[in-house]
Amino acid sequence: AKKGGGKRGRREMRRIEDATSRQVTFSKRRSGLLKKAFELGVLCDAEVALIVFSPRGRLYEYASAPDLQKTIDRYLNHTKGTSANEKTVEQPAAGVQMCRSEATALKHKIDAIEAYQRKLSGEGLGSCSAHELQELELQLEKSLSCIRQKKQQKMLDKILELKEKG
Amino acid sequence: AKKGGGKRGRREMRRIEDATSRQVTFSKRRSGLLKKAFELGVLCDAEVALIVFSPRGRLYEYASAPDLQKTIDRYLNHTKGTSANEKTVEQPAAGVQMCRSEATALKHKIDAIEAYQRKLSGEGLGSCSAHELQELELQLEKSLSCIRQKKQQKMLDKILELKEKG
DNA sequence: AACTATTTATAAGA
DNA sequence: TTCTTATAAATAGTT
Repeated sequence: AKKGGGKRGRREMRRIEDATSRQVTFSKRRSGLLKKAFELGVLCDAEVALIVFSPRGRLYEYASAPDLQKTIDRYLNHTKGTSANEKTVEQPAAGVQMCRSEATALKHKIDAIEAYQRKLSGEGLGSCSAHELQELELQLEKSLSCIRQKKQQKMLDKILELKEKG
Repeated sequence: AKKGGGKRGRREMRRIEDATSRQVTFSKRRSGLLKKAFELGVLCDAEVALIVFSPRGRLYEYASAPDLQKTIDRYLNHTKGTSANEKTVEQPAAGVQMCRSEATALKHKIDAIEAYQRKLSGEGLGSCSAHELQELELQLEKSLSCIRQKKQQKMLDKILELKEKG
């Protein structure tokens, strides 16, 4: 995996000492890993779940299933049967877990909606394909048309109102 | 000099239909993903956990921590504390209640976001004041401007790319 | 499993 | 953080 060569693109496989460099590498590799996880799920129809905690304790997660909790549950069920040292399965917490799973799903839904809203607001377009940009443009033109029509109607209403008065 | 100008190294980002090919790709990419996860953990001193189920239900896992369960626990504790992050040993009933109110709050948030998004899409404008309509129009004009700029940039990029090739 | 042509990821630098 | 570029890695299709 490593040979001598250029100065770039090679890195000793041990903890990066420089904090700034470590942070930058973390950010880049984290997004790379997320992408790879996504691709494995799509291409191979696999269920993938990924949890990453940064050194400073920040959480990043990905799940090909609608809910990471679902994959965790599947994992726990799977290991429950095969593991020699069975963990105590927390039955009392089942209700909390189900509820938490719902909350997680809702959060993901919010993330998705907000991402689209940013695009409708002209931000975060970097990840858009040409086709997506085209779709957005059409949608926005339609929206503008509706709004202008509504404005015009409001104005007409006001004019009529004034005419009646005087 | 080039030998054989095949179309290697490129793949449509959707489920691979051929079962053999899908299996091979799964095996290759799974090990690639595992390696990346390992490297992120080592280089950046991060805590990484990865769960993969093959289409046939076989489990593959990786954890930088000594125990995947540890990372799952940390994940559960972390997501739990989004609205209240006290270290109280929670009682099941209280936990469910807290979780429910969180879910309710999230649903309300979703309602609000979706209402605004409908307006941005030119729907549900009946309740808008003249001033609100004006704000929406300005926002949409700004969005359109951003998107057209992005489109133009994409086209220029493509032209440059074609020039380099031909 | 091993072999390469290509595509991706990414380390530095700006 | 984002962009650019040189280089290392990953990997799709073959053998």
